[in-house]
Amino acid sequence: MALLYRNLREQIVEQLRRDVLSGELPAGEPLREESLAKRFGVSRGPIRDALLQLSQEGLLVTLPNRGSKVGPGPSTVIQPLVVSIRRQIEAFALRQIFASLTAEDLSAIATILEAFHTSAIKGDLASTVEQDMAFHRWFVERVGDPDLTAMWLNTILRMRLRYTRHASLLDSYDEHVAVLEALRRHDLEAAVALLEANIL
Amino acid sequence: MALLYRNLREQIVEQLRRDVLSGELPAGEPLREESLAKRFGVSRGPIRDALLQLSQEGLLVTLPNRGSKVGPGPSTVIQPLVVSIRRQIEAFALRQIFASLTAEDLSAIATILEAFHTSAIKGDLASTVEQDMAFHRWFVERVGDPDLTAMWLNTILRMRLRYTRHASLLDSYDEHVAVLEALRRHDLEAAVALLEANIL
DNA sequence: GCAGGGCATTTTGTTGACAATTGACATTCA
DNA sequence: TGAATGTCAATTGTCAACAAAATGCCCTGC
Repeated sequence: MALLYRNLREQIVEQLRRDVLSGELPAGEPLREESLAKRFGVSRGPIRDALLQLSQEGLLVTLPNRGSKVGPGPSTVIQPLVVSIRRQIEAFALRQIFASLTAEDLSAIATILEAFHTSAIKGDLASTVEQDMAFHRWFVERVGDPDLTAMWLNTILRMRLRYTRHASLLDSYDEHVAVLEALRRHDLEAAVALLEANIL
Repeated sequence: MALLYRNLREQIVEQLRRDVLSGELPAGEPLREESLAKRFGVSRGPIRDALLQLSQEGLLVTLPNRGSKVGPGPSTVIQPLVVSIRRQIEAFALRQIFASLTAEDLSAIATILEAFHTSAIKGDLASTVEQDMAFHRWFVERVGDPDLTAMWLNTILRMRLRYTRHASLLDSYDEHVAVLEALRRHDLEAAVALLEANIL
């Protein structure tokens, strides 16, 4: 490998994050530096960096001298807290940016939702999860505060996205479209309520 | 150097965290790998790991190929959000553990507060900050959920502790003692209220 | 005097080798 | 037999050298 854009650590982090969030790497799966190094075609240095970062993000658990493995996800006792915090962050972000939302912003959201729709129709879970995250991330990043983005990421990665609650991926899609429609109506409170209802 | 206990990265992280939180390293101060390596008597490897971790924690900002520097602290716009989240986490932790609090637990808290008192009397700001964190951290860690602890740390490090609001370090000490006293009275709601009032 | 381009220095990014630690298995001795 | 200990293989932790990128300086040309 060793490809496209920024430094190796970031590329590896993004790839492994996808693998964990999509479930391709199941909980408990051990991640060894040497084999990852071979898989990505790089040395162990960047791999170590990536594993450290993912551990801090809560996706992996690392024991000193004993390596990393995919974490089990959040315990049920803190789950309600995590949901509440995530709602708070995204609602805050939406209220923060609402007044300055432009037509270009709305079509940027629509573009994400189109990709969402395509993935959902194909039944591609991994891609759908990614678009779901992209949708929510858009609002947070639109605020433009790196600390806010970091806290959001730290929260959402710990809770993992759960898709069992939807009979179909398209149900999830509809929930997101409803948020966009509320924004088009300039109805902040409805948009906040719909956004919060989508987080669970 | 090359000190006492666990692996080098952790030791370096803890030392640098103290330096940043105590203000010894002011915002904007650049941190170069080579000079830190010389200061700690290790190679650049563990230093890089520590800088990466501290950047993720929000204490440093790192630009690709351009190094790390001490971050500016949270922007004023997200400050209320961060405070709210921290209150929520600590109140959650306190409610979670309240029923199972033992006499040993209470004396453990008292021990922390003694050290707090000593530092406050001496006017040692760095040490007082550390005891303040240790007090709050105790409740969170007592829950025993690593994810909760991680989220708390991620929150508190982004907000930094502000001591300008107290005329004296001892005022802060008194606020903490009040929490302990409420716990001794088995008054959960009062303890939660006092704890939340201390977070600002 | 100053704008532009290239060189040198400084700093980070990456690598491969070596050291330390762990856990499992084998061996010994009561 | 079984507990204690020694050894070994696998894995992570650390290091020092090299490569690449960015910044600042100097030099040139106008």
